[in-house]
Amino acid sequence: MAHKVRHVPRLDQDQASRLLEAHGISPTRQRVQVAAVLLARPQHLSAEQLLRLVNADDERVSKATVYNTLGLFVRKGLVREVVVDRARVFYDSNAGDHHHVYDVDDGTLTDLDSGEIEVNGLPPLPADAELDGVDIIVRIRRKGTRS
Amino acid sequence: MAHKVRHVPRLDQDQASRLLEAHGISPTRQRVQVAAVLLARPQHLSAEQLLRLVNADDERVSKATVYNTLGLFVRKGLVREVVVDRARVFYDSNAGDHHHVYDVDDGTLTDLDSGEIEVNGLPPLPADAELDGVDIIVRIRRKGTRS
DNA sequence: CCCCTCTCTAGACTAGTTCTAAAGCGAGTC
DNA sequence: GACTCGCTTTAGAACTAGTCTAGAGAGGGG
Repeated sequence: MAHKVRHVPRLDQDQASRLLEAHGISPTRQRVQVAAVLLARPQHLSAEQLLRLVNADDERVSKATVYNTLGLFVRKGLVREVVVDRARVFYDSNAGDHHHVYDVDDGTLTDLDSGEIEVNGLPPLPADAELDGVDIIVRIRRKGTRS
Repeated sequence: MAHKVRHVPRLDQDQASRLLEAHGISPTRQRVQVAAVLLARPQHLSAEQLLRLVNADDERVSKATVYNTLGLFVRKGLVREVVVDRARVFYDSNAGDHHHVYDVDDGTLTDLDSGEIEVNGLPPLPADAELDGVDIIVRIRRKGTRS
C-alpha cells in the first residue's frame, strides 16, 4: 500500500498552468490544483465538493483558498457560476455559452447546448449598462412530486 | 403621536384572505399579513425585507412563520421564488409567466414580460419528468465594472 | 368543555461563505 | 545568498440566511 494512488481525475499540472496563464491568472500551486480537478472534464461541482476532491489525494489547499480561487476563476471567465437554488451554487468547468436543466428532485444539473435553445426578443438595455450574460435554467421534476 | 400610522402599503385583509383561499391556503392572521404586504403591488422582496415590513407597523409575525409562509405560498403557486445569486432569493408577487433582468451592480431585479422574450428549441424531457418552469435571468452590469 | 389537529413562536442550531490577521512565497536587487 | 515588497495562503473566528425544535396557542367539532 505504499504507492501513490490518485483517486480523483485531474488534468496534468502543465496543462492546468497553461490554461490559467491563458486567462491572465498566475499559476500558483494551489490554483493549479483546483484547476486540475475542476477542469479535468465537463462537470458541475460545488465549492465544498471541490474542496474535498482537491484534498482527497496528497494535496493540501485551504477552504479560504478554494473560495478565493473559484471567485477569481469566475471573474476571469475560466469557469462559470450556476446558481440553481437557495443552497446550491455550482461551478461549471464549461464556461462557454450554454444553459442548464436542473432536476429539482435529485439536485442534478445537466448542460443544454446553446445550439439547442434559442432566445429572441431580449429588450434593449439601458444605455449605461452592458450584458453580463443570460442564464436559462429549465427546472424539471419527477412526475407526481408536486405538493 | 397616538394615532395608528401604516408605513407599509398593504392590501386590505379581506382581499388578501380571498386570494389565499383561492389558492387553497387557509387564511390565518399571520398569512394574511404576509400576503397583504407582499401582494400589495408587483414587487420583489427577500424574506428578510418582508419580515421587517410585516412587523413595521403593529403586527407581529415571527421569522419562522415568514419563512414557512413563503415556502407555502411558493408551493401553492401564489408567489414565485427567484434565485439570482448566492445570497439573494427574492419572492415575486407576480407569479405569472415572465422573466427577469438582474442588475449585478446594484442588486435590483426588473420584470421582463414573457411576451417580449421567446424561447425555442427546448429539448424533450425524460419520460418520467415534467416541466417545473423555465427561468431566464438576464444579467446586466454598469459599464466599466468588469474586474 | 374537551380533544385533536394545525399553526405559531422564541430561540437554538446549521451550513455555507467571508473575514481577519498573521505567516509564507517568489521575483527582483544588491 | 540575504533583503525587501507585494501577492498569496492559511487556520480559525465570525457572520448570515435559513431551518429545526419543542412547547404554547387557536379553533372547530362532538
